Amino acid sequence: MSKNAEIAEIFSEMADLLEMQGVQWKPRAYQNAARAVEAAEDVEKIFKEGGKKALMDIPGIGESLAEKIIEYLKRGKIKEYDQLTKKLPSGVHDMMHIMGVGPKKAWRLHKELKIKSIAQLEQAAKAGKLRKLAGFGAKSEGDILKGIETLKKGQGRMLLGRAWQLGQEIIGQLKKLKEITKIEPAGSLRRMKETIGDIDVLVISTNPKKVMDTFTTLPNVERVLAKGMTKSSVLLREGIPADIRVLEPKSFGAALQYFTGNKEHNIAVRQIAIKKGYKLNEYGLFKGSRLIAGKTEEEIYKVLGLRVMPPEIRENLGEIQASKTGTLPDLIPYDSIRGDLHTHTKWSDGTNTTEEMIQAAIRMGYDYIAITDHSTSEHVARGLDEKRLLKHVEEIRKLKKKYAGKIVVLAGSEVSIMADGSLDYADKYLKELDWVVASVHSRFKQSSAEMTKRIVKAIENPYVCAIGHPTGRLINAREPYDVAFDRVFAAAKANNVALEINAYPERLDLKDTHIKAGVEKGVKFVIDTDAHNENHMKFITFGIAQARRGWAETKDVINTLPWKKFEKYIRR
DNA sequence: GCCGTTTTCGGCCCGACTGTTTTCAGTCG
Repeated sequence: MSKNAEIAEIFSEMADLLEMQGVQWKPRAYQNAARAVEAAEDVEKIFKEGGKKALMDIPGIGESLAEKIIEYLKRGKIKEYDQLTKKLPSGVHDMMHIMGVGPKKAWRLHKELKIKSIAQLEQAAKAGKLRKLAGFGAKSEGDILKGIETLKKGQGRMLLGRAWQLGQEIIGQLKKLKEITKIEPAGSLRRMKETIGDIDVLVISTNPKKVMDTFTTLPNVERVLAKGMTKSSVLLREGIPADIRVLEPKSFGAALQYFTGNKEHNIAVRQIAIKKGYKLNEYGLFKGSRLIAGKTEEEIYKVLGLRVMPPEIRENLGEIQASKTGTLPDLIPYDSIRGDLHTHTKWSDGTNTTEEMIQAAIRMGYDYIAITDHSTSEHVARGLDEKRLLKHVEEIRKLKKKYAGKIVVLAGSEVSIMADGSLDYADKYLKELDWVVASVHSRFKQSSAEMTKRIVKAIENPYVCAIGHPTGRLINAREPYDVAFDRVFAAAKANNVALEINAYPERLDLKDTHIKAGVEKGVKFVIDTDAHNENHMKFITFGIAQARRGWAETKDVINTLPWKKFEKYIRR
C-alpha cells in the first residue's frame, strides 16, 4: 500500500472512532482529509519538496492534519490514532461494516455489553442479549445476525463488470412494466466506478405500488431491506443491495443529480446552491418553497452557473471549478475506439482461434486489431517460444491478407518484462512484430526503486509500443506493484510509449487517479481489453469509462486514431 | 478540524425508512 492509502485509511478510521464517541464535526474533517490524501499526489514527495506548507495546500488538510501526516511519514505512526484504538479495539470499528450498524450502535454495544468483535456480537445476538438494550428489539437483533451473515459471504465491493450486468438485468425486467415511463441507473453505477457498493435505479411512474411490488419480488431478491412508496431497498442474491426511487417527471433531473453523486460532489453543489439563496434536494432546486428547476440535470446546473458534468467525473476533484470556468474536458466518447491492441488466442491462454478473434474485432466495428499472445517465460499461459512465435506470425500474416479491406491485423506479442527489465524475446524477434505490449508477470514484490527501474528499462526498449496493465493489481485480490509513476510517465513520454488502460473488469489498470495524473503530464494511453475470448472484447466499455474517469480526451488515447494515422504513429 | 464572494469565528447537505418509539435517533445513500 502506498503511504497515501495507509494514511487515508487511518484518517477514515479515526473519523469513525471519533464519531462513535459523539465528537462534533471533527469526524467530517477526518473523512474529508482521508479522501483528499487518497486522491492527492504522493504525500512523501509533496512533503519532501514543499514541507508542511505544501501538505496544507491539499484541500481539506490544515495545520493539525498536516502534522499528523508528517508524524506518520517520520515515525510510521500517529500518536492520537494509537490512543483512540487503545480505547476502542479494532473489532468495534469492524462492527460498523455490518449493514444497519453505524457508529452509535457499535459504541453502545461495546459500552453496555463489553462486545469487542463481530464474533462476540454474533454470540450475544444469538443469546438474545441485544434485545434487552434500550432502543434495540428482537427485530434489530435478527437484522444484525443477518447482516453478519451477509458480511461473511461478501467479498467486498462488486466489480463494475458484474454490477453493470446486474443493473442491466434489473432495468430490463422493470422496463416490462407499462407503468414505468422512464428508468435510469444512478449512483456509482452511472459514474462507472471500478467497484460498486449498491445498484441504484430511478424511475418515473404513476403507480409506485406496482413498481415497488415488482421490484421487491424480482427473481434474484434475497430479502427486502426497506419498502416504501418512494424508496425501496433489497439485498440481491449476489450479495449486493439494490435501491429504487419512484419519482414525478418534474423531479427526475433533480433526483438523477442527487443520487448520482458522489457524496462530495453533491455537498459542494448544494453549498453553491445555498450561497445563491437556493435549496437543492432530490425533488428540485427551490427558492423558498418555489420550484425553480428539477426536470433535467442541465437546468439545475445552469441555474447554479454550472455546465453539466459527465457522471464519470463527479467526484469533487476539480470538475466543479472546471465547470464554472468552462474548462471541462471533452471526454473520450464511448464509441471512439478503432482497434483492440491486446488480445489472446488459443496459441497461448486464450480460448478462440486467431481467426475467430479477428472476426470478433470486425463485429466490434474496428479498423484494426493486434494479436498479442504471451511470450516464452509464461509457462502457465502456454507462452510461445521463439519458434512458435514465428509460426504464429506467419499465420497472422496470412489472415492479414485474407481480411485485407475488412480490418488490418497486426502481429504482436505481450512480452514479459523480466526482473531486471530485459524482455524475454531478443530484439531480432521483436523486430518481426508490428506491435509489442510489455508487461510485468512475475516478481511483483520488488521494491519501488527496482520495479520502477525495471519498467523504465522496458519502456526504453525501441521495439516496445505499450506497457500492459502497468500496476498489475487485481481488484479485491492483489495489490498493485510499487512503482514511482512520475518516473514512468516521464519515460513513457520521452520514448513515445503508451501506457495501457486495461479494460478487463478485474484489472481496470491503470486506475482513474493514475490516468488523470498522466493526462496532465501529456502521457499517451491505449485502451485494450486483454481479451482471452471473443466475448471479452465487449469489456472495452469499462476501459473507456475508466479513461473518462481519468479526464482523458480522444487525443490522449492512441487507439482512437483511424488506421492511416495510427500506422504513421507506430512507424514513428 | 477545516475553511472563507458569510473571511479568523461560526458555520459545516439533505431526506427516506426503520424500529422502537409516543416524537425521534440512527443509518444509509
